[in-house]
Amino acid sequence: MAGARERARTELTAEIVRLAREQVERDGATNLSLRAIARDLGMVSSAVYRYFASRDELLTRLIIDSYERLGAAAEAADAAVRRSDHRGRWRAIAHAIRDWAIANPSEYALLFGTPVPGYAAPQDTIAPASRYTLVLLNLLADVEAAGGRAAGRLAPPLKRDLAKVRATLGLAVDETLMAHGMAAWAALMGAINLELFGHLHNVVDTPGARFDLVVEQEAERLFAGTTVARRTSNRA
Amino acid sequence: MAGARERARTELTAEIVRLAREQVERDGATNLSLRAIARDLGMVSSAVYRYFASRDELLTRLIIDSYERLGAAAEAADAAVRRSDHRGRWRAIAHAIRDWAIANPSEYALLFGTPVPGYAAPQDTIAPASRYTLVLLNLLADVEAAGGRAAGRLAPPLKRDLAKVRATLGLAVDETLMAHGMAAWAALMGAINLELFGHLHNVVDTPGARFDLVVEQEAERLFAGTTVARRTSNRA
DNA sequence: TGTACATCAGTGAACGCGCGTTCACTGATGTAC
DNA sequence: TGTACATCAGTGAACGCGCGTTCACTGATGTAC
Repeated sequence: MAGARERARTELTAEIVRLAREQVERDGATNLSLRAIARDLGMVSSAVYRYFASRDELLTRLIIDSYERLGAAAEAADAAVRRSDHRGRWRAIAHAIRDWAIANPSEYALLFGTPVPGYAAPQDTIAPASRYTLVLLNLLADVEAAGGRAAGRLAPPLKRDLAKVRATLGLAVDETLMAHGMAAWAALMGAINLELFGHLHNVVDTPGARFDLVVEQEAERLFAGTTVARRTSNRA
Repeated sequence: MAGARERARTELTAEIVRLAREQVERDGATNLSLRAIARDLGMVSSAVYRYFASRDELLTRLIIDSYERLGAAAEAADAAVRRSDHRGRWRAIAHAIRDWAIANPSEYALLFGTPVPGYAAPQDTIAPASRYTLVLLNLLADVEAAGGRAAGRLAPPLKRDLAKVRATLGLAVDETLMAHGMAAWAALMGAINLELFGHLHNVVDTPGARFDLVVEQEAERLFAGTTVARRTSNRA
C-alpha cells in the first residue's frame, strides 16, 4: 500500500520544491534559502536536510524542473500545429518559449541568466536542458525531410562540432541547416533576454511586435527553401 | 595645487572601484561586498562609506564604468575600419563586443545577465548604457545615407516606438532599418549569452566559428541592399 | 495478532561565518584672518 | 608667517540580521518473527 511514510515523503518533497520555486520567483536564485523554506514549511531548518542533502542539490532539482516545464511547453506548442506547417511550428515554439519566460521570469533567469556563482550544474541537468532544443531540432529534421536545405559553406571546425551533435542525437539534419538553426535559436534567446532583463525599457514599449519581427525574420532564413528548394542571400 | 586631500580622495575612489571590479570578476555581482573591499584596502569597513554612500551606489558606479568600457571598445573597433565599409564595421563592432565579453565575463554578466535582485538601476546608467548601441545606430545611419534600405512592413506600434527613439536621438535612420538593426543586435547578444553562460558546453567546442556565422548572417540581412539598392527575402 | 527492534522525520541547540550600516571618536590636513 | 578653527579620513565598537550545515535527541511509523 505504498506506505504512508513514503507518500508523506514525496508530498513534502514536492512542497519544498514548490516553495523553493516561489522563492526564486520572488527573490531570485541567488537568494534561495533553505532556512526560509523551512520557515514557510513551519519546520525547523535542519529538517529540510531529510529531503535535500544541500542547497545545491535543491537548486539542481529546481533547474531540472524548470527545464522540464519549459520543454513541455515547447512540445505542446509544437504538437498543436500541423506537421507540415514548418513556419507555423517555428512560430508556435518561439512564442511558447517567450510566453513561458514572461510568465516565469526568475525561472527563466535561473536557466538562461547569469550562472549562480559557486554553483556548477551536474550531469543530471543535461538531458532536461536539451528537451526544448530537441523540439527545434526535430523541426529542422522535418524541414530537411521535406526538401529544405540551407546554403553556404560552414567553417570546418564548426561543421565537425555539429556532425558530432548529429551523431550523438541520431538526427537527420544537415550541419549547415543545423548551424542556421542555432543562429535562429541564438536570436530567439537574445530577443527574450533583452526584453526580460530590462534592456528595452524606455526604448520599445511593444516588445511583442519586436519579438514577432525577430521570429519572422528567422523563419524567412530557415524556411525560405522548404517548399521550393531555393535559398536566397547568404553568399557570405 | 588641487589639494593633496583631494588627490588622495580620487585615487582611493578609483582604487575601490578597481577592487570592486576584481571582486565582481571573481565572485559575481551578487557577492560584491563592501567589507571585503575594505579588507583588501587594509581599512576598516566603515571607512568605505566616506567614498560611497552604500553598496548600491558602488554597484551603480561599476555598471556605469563597465558600460563605458564596453562602449569605448565598440567605438575603437568601429573607428579602425574605413567608413564606407559597412559590413566590415559591423564585423568589427560585433567582434569587439564579444571579445570584451569574453575578457570580462562577470562584467558582461553584470550588464546583460540576470539583474541583481533588489537593485534598481538609477537614471545615471541610461546614457552610458546607450553608448555601445549608438555605435551600431550610427552605422545604420551611414548605411541609410549610402542608399541602404530595409524592406518589409512594420507593425504600427513598433514603428511608433522606433520613431520615438529616432526623434530622441536625432538619428537619420528609417524605422524599418532600425527594426532590422535591433534584430541583429538581439542575435548578437543572444549568441554571446549562450556562449558565456555555458549553453554550448559539450555542444560547440568552437564558439568562434559559430559566432562568425551569426555575424555574417546578420550582415547579409542588414547590408545586402547597401551598395546595390536591393533586398532579397523578407516578404514575411 | 502481538511483541521487539529498526528505520526515519522532525527537534533544538549550536558552530562559525558573513553582511550592510550607524555612530561617537581622534587626529591629521586644509582655510581664514 | 602664525594661530584658531573647520573639515574630513579613518577607527573601533556595536546593532541586528541572515545564512548553511552538523549533531545528539525523541518519538512515531514500519517490519520481522
